[in-house]
Formats: sequence, C-alpha cells, structure tokens
Amino acid sequence: MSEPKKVRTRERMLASAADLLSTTGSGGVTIDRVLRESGAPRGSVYHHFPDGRAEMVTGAVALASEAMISMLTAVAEQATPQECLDYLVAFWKNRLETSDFTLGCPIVGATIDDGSVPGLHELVAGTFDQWHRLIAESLTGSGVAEARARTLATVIMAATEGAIVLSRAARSTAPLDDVSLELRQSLDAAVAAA
Amino acid sequence: MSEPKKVRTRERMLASAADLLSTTGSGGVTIDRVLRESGAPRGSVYHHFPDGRAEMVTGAVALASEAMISMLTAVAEQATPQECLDYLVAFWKNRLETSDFTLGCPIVGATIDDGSVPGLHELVAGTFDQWHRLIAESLTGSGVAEARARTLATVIMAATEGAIVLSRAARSTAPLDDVSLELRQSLDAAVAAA
DNA sequence: GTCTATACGAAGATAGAC
DNA sequence: GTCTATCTTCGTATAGAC
Repeated sequence: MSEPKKVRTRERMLASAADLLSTTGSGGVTIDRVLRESGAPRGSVYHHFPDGRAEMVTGAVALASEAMISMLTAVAEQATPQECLDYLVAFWKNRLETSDFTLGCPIVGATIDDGSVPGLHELVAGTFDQWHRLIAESLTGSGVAEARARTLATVIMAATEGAIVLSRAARSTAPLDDVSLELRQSLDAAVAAA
Repeated sequence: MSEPKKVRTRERMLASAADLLSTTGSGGVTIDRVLRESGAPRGSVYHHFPDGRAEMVTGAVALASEAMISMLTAVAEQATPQECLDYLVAFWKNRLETSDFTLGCPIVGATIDDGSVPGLHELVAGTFDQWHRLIAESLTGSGVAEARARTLATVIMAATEGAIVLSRAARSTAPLDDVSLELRQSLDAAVAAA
C-alpha cells in the first residue's frame, strides 16, 4: 500500500500544473508555483518528475487531454451532438465561473509557448487532433457527411476555444453563450440535412 | 531633431514586446528578451518605461490594439463585411505563415496572464470590446439588425481567435480556412436577411 | 519518499558615471 | 539617452542526509 500516496501526490501536482497552464500559459508553470498550489513536498519533485519542469508541463497536458477525452467519449456515447455541445459549454462555463474567470483551457495555454519544452508542441497538436476526431465522429454518427463533419468539428472547437478566451477577458460567460447558440443552429442544420 | 530616434527605439521595443506577447503570453515578455529581440540598448529601458516590465506589456497591448483598430476602421470604411472578413483572415494567415506559426494574437497572449501586471486585464477587456464594436458597426452598416450584429460580431471574433490558436498548434492554416468559409456563410445569410 | 542545503543562472530594478 | 555595476528575488537543478 505505498502506491496510493505516491499517485495522489503526483496527480495533485499535475492538477496544479494544469491550472497554471490554463491561467498563465506554459511559461507560467514553474516548479515553485506548482509546489505552492499543490502543497506537495519539495523533495518529491525530481522523484515524480525526473526531467523536472518540462516533464511537469507535458504531464499536465496529458492529464488534461485524457480528462477531456474521457468526458467527450462518455457523453458522445449516449447523447446527440447537440446535447454534447450543451454539456461541453456547461463544463467550460462552470469552470470559468467557479474560478472567477481565471481558468481557461489548459491546452490553449500550452499552445501559447516559446517552444522550450521538448515534445510539448507535438503533444498539443495531437491533443487538439484527438478532440477534433471525437467531435467529428459524433457528427458522422448522427448521419452528417464526413467532409461536413470535419469542417463543423473544427468550427465548434475554434469558436468554443475563442469564446473561452473572450469570456475570460470580459469576466462574463456572455461570449460563450452567444457562440453556443450560434453553433447550436449550425448543428441543427447539419443534422437535419443528414 | 532628437525626438525621432527616441520614438523609434521605444516603438521597436514595443513591437518586440507585442511579438513576445503573441508567442509566449504576458509572462514571457521579459525585459531581457525584449532587449535581445529589438536590439535596443539596455540603458534605455527605464528611460522609455519608468514602470519597467509592466509598462512594456501594457504599452505593447496598446500598440497592437491601435494597429488593429486602424486596420479595421480603414477597411470597414470602403468594403462590405464579407470583404472585411476576407481581409482579416488574410492578415492572420499571413502573420502565421511568415512567422512559421509562432505569432498568434497578442491580445490573446495578454489574456493568458496571472494578473500581476496592473491594469492589463482592463486594457485587454477594453481592446476586445472596441474590436467587437467596430465589427458590429460594420454589420449594422450593411443593414443587419443590432442584436444580430452583436451576436455575429462575437462569433466572428471567437471563431477567428480560436482558429488562430488551432492553426498555430497544427502548423497549418487549415483551421482558419475552414472557419473563414463557415463565417462567410453566416455573414452572407445575415446580410441577405437585412 | 521526503528533507535540507547549495550552486547556478535568469530576471527585475536601482544607483551613479558618462 | 545611454552605460556599467550591483542588489535582490525567483527558479531550476543537484547532492546528500534521513
């Protein structure tokens, strides 16, 4: 029974790193801040993350990516694309509101980066690609044609991520609400045409 | 004739700061980096920016904001909303391609911030708000109803900013192209209904 | 697995010479 | 307006004890 504690400490550090990624971008994820936020002991940093800061950043992206993929997969299995969108938007709105509009999307934060973390860019590109694939699949599952599904998935992701940034800046979920309604119409039209 | 040199040095520093803002976000704008990128002399930092780093960051946002406002205003005066969109998208595509997909939107970079720069958040919110107003005005100028123009302007901004991030991650302008086509359709429909 | 101590560098900021 | 210290703080990383 020595594993559980270890996993929890590591996960707590990664969760803090993901939040810092959301708030300040990749460069803002410093070891000191992660320790402060997570309350993890200093001595465990290089135990859990032999490659130091870089490994913390990539680990945080991987964690956030997997969380979103789990959510998307679970919801897409038993809901229409429209319901998926509603769920997604509700998730982001809740995240923004409960954090006083400080927490945006961690993967966007990881994109705003100077390239000093090895492998980070590829990880980010791969993550966005997986999200895109899941959304497109949900659409084709509802009868939307392949090409249209891909384009629509891109628009959904772009508009949502952009609206998260705008909502953060405005300290209001109004942009996200506006975008949500508009996307809803596009979705309805695409599914109806199927 | 001692003013010109001064202005140029300051402007060069601000331009470098704006680029760093685009690439790495607010926290990545360090005095050292701005000096390296701009080639400005170290000794002039606190001459041009008495408040140091914070003033460099807010100055860069102001510069980038005004540049975009000039562009939007000039184009909107003599073009349809659709042509405005094309111009905007072309601008961002060119910026991404000529920078090897390292330069996104500086104001988005300034949004990804931990709040340590006084007044930055208000400046960012105000900037997005002005952009939004200009785009909405261009739409009402083409006969689109007020409420619809405001929503559409929000969607245009969100989708474009999001697509810039996705394009940067994918190192391809494909997301921006997809979003551009979709927005074009929404614009056509809105103007036609007017 | 966790702790302290320490080395080293990067960065912000100030003082004073030129 | 610009230059050279210099101080301080923060952040990364390693070594070695517990």
